[in-house]
Amino acid sequence: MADKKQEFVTHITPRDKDFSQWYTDVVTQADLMDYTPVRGCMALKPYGNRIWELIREGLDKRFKETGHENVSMPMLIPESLLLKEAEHVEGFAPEVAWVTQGGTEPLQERLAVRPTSETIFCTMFAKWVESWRDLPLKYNQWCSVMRWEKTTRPFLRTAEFWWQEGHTVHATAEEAEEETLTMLHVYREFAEQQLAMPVYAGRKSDKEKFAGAQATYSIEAMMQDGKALQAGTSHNFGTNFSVPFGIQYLSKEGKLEYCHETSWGASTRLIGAIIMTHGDERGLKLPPAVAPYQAVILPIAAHKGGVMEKCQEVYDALKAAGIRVRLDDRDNVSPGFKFNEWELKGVPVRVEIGPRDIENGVATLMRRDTFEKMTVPLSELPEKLPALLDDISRSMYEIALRFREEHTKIVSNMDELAAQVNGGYAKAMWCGDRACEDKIKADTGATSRNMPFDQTPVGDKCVCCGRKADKVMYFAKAY
RNA sequence: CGAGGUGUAGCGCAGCUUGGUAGCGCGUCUGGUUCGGGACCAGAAGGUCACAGGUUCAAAUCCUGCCACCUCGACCA
Repeated sequence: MADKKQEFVTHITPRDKDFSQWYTDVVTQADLMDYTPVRGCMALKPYGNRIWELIREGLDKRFKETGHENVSMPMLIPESLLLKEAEHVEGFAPEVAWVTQGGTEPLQERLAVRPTSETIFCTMFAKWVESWRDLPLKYNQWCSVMRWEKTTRPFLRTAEFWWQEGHTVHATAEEAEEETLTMLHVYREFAEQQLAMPVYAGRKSDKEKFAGAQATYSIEAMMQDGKALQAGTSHNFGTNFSVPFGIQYLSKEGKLEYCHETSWGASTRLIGAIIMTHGDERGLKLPPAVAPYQAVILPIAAHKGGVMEKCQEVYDALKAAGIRVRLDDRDNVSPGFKFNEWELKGVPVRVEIGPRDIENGVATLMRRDTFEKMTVPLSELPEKLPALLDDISRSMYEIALRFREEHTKIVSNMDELAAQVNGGYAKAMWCGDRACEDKIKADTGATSRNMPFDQTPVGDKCVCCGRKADKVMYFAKAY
């Protein structure tokens, strides 16, 4: 067979050969982040930071639509506050970083660098809530938190990470539960619609719930190696925090009542989820809603008369149509190089404009998700591109959904479960016993992910102990 | 955090066993010719050998520590 010129050259490790190495290669080569001198802490570079900004904008809009306001809290928490809720301390103590000195003087009480802000929010809520008229308080903050993790990986688990944490205070248990579920569904919709990422939404087991929560709900995504990634959590605290922190209100009837609280969070981990849900052999594949550039215009034979002018014209038109567009006018790299680079960076649509196109009054488009090429009249671009972006988003979701369905199986015994969690989710009946969860973890490496809201039984015996079981649970190895 | 592996120019690597002037390919910069899938020619620059100690007349090379990445465990968003 004659030598064929390779259609593309990649410098990233093949995805199917070594998924972890592929992930690291994509993260660094797509220029999302860089390592820093601080152990486990990353620097977000402009391209990665822009993705985070777009995630933030998308979520923040939904938070505001559901009646939340943003606040900003201190990053340091006095130790005495952290100690107030026993389960909470126990859960977070091993991974807290401490400030013990101010200037040259040792501090009387050491200060925790926030690993999460329940305790400081609760302290302030105790000051801010007096009457039923003050409720509900529905607050959120965008910030970074620090957890002294033993093993770190860019975006998936870093010592410092950026996130949002919502904290709300309600008069009744019902309102708190409603808020918890509302925010879980905000995350689910955002993941599905903006990130083209299907998720399993459900309730965590007692073992896996947040330290101090009464109930924790999560959305769980499936990565292309079949592992689970928790992409967002929503907690109902009941009165677990309001009692130790003394958050009470005087009811209409004049009775002093404890408040019911929630908290919910999503982090820069979502970027890791995007990479591992959609990425392919050529690198990143960004959902249009969070792509820093939704389309990139590549001039072909840019030195020839009229090409750059036409590209600029198209750029202006697309920009005016509200599309995030970039004109790559670098003259020191070839078009082929640019093709590969923007594919690596995951730009959803490539718009090629060369002398041949201009002659025909068209642009040559290529969509990143399917590599399908098409020719579109220049005048129709501003109108057609948004529809194309929608289609790309939908198609990416469908492919991810199909992958997830193909890698989710109902299992009824431990052998089946062990085999299934090697590259996917196992859906199984579970008796509810902690001992079975522990045994599944020990024997297969999988953890319980969550119990879907649809609890239609898929059997009647516990996958582990064989006793009568009435809980439907997803199990998977998790990041 | 436990076991194993890797770290040398922006990237990929050789050199290390047996200490003795820092190498190669790609990339970068300048100029010119190119431009529809990682262009070509000519010239040039670029490295306290991850970092910190130690041994030695002399350390990329030997010793200790530490950081980061990869694999497998433990732990966690």
